[in-house]
Amino acid sequence: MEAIAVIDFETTGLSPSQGCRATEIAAVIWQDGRIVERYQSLMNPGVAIPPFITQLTGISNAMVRAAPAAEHVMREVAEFVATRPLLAHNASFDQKFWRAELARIALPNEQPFACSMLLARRLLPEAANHKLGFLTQWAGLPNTGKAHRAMADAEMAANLLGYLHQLLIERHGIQADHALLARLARVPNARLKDTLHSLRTPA
DNA sequence: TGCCAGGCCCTCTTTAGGGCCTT
Repeated sequence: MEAIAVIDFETTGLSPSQGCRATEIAAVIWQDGRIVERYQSLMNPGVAIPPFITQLTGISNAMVRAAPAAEHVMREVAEFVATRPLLAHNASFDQKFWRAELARIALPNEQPFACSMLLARRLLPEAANHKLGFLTQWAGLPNTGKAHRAMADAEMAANLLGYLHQLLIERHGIQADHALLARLARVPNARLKDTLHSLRTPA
């Protein structure tokens, strides 16, 4: 399977359309079932971080004031990710910020995304919820550090990707690449069983 | 003026509403 870049943003809020900016990003390269490379950096967003966000993430205005500018960090992480396809937990959120932050510096931002949350909802319907931290504990995956910091969350999402990838192999006989993971995440639940059966890799 | 995300999914649905997830 080709390498996948798993990313996680910490931000000043929920949406770039509301003026929110990224404050931290982590990207890990997942290949052959394990993390093989890591990138992480705080960034100076140029806007204030609301107190609620500092309480949630531990990232303060003082911390990002001392960090490189968002533009610099986004250039670095784009170079790190290169042409690899991306995955995030609730990718609609990270994709918005990925596109908005790269658009600000006129870099290509249309990389394909897959979403571990949508995949988990389909493949792990028995889980009580599909929050990243809960699924990590529920599946017995490693504790990667403080939740709501970019590297810990990116590593959790990569570990969950590995768990789901292995589950597809063992339970459904499917060797999935990024494109197939992205496709499966969008199959209506009513058609999921038939789709999984049709994708079974011949023995 | 008042308000302010948005994509996905389920259902008491489709001429809609509300919960889940991310910060």
